This record gives sequence, C-alpha cells and structure tokens, in this order.
Amino acid sequence: MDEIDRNILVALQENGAAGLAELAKVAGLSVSATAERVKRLEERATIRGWRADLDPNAVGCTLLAFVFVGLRPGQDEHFHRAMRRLEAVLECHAVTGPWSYLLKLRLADLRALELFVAEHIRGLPAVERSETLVALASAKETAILPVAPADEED
Amino acid sequence: MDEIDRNILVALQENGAAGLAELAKVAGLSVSATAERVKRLEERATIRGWRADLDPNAVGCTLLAFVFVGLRPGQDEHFHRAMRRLEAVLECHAVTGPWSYLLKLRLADLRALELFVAEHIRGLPAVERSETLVALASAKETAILPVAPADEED
DNA sequence: AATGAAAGTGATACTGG
DNA sequence: CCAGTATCACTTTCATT
Repeated sequence: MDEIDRNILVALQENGAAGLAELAKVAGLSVSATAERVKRLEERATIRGWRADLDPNAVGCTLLAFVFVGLRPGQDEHFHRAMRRLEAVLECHAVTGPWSYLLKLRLADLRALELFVAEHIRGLPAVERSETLVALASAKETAILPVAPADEED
Repeated sequence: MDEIDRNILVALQENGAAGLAELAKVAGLSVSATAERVKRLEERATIRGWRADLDPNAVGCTLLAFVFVGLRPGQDEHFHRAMRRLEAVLECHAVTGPWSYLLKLRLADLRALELFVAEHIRGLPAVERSETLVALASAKETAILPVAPADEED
C-alpha cells in the first residue's frame, strides 16, 4: 500500500463510478496497471464493496438519533444480535464512559423513534436503561475515510 | 417512487457494482426500464453518488471516537466551517441535551486522538468544553439505510 | 510491476411495439 | 414498459519490457 494506492482510494471514495481511464490519470499509471491495483485492493478487502450513496431524506429517513444504552451484565451477545437485525440501527458501538453502548438510528420521524426505542431497545430484557439524543441539524455527515494517517490536517 | 424503486435502492446499497442485467432481475423489469429508473434516481439525487466502501483498519483509521462539544454563543457558523475542513471528523450534528454538538471521529490511535482533540477541537476559541468517548468495539456499523419507512422491523 | 494493444463484455441510445 | 439492435466505452487479458 503506497502513495498511489492511497490516491486511488481517495478517488474511489469520492466517485466510485469513475472509469479506469479517469482513475489512471489520478494514479499516474496506465489503465491496466490501475485495474490491477483496484483488483488487489478488493482482494485484500481494503475495498469492502461498492455502494450507492443515498439521500436519507429521499428514502424517508428524516430523523437521526443517538441512543445510549446501559446493559445488564452478561447480555452483550444477545444485544448484539438484536441490534444487527434492526435496519434502523445503523451503528452499535461499545463505548467508554457511564454507558455500555452508543447506537446511531435513522427513522422516519419522532413518533417512529419513540415507538422504536420503546419496543426494540427498552423493550429488551437485556437493557437496563437508555437515553436518547435527537440530531437537530447536521453540519457534516460523510462515510469518506481519511486514507493517509490523518496526523496532518491542514 | 414505488416498490420497484425501493427494491433497486436496496440492491444498489448492498452492491453498487451490480450490472444492469442483475439489477433488472431484482426489479422484475427489462434492462432498459431498469436503466431508466436508476438514471432517474440519480437525477432526482435520491442516489447522491457511488462510493467504494473501505475497511477503516486497512487505511489506518483504527480508532473510532465520539466527542461532545459545548459551544460559546454565536460561534456555530465558525465551528461548522472548521469541522467541515477536518477529514478526521466524519460527522458533526447539533443534538438535544446538555451538549451543543456530537462529533464522530476516525483516527489512527489514542495518541492521535489526544493530539487532534487538543489542537482542533479544544483549541478552537468557539469551543467552551468537550467530552470524549472512545469506541471499544463495534457490533454493527453500516451506511445502508432502510428504504422502506422502517415501522415494520421484523 | 507497468505498458500498449487486442479482444470480449456490458452500458447507453434508439427504434418500433 | 418491453424487445431488439447498433454503437460506444470500458473492462480484461496477454505479450512484452
């Protein structure tokens, strides 16, 4: 993984539909050499897949919320499985601090959030307590990772 | 936006590199009709773009952290601009509760986190106080949105 | 590993139904 | 919206360095 691979990854995060010709210009290589590098990055699972990036509002996911969860002891595996099955739960992280987990949810509206938390979070025997934060506005939301170790921000 | 469009969007979130032929089978339409629908979804910006989905660990973003930020009054615009410029800041949301903002960060390691927060978050005049949570493990992390209003989770 | 060219595949556009 | 065709672009492969 060298500078060229990193440039390719930057480009493919911004535009995954760019052709190899365009990508080759970014990389400073021929088309075939570029194709090989992309293939290698896929095989090594540095590139996990290719996704359409959707506008949440356009698909009815208007509301973004974060939920802190406190779990009863020994219930983590059950909880993980439950979270993985719920499409509205985009993320589920064990975190430092007074709470066991932090969830990121996308739902239609406040009513849907209320129902969802009551039924699928607080309704779980594994869950002892929870606290919900609603996002009021988002200044930034991206899945684009910094590919060069981001010590050097401008 | 009907059931067919939603099926297409589900498929394209899972595999954005699927060809039109495969997609047409999912949609239950001909290739040409499928191609038109995808094009329409792009024009309407329901599909915002196409991205390579990278493994964070493979590109040196080992550490995931969340940072709560309390801002001094009237500094929001400055703060937004600052956050947008920082690649390590993947998300920046105004949230309900005692804090003004919740940030999601990806960095190389704890040392990088410490330096980053000191310099780029707490170092800002706009920032009054902050609190950092480190993700210890992630049971789930996806950008795949539920396309049908997710009232109906199984 | 990279190049350049040749060969194969799939997307795009247009016709008519 | 479907089927079919033609064109064009892109990916893939291979011989060569």
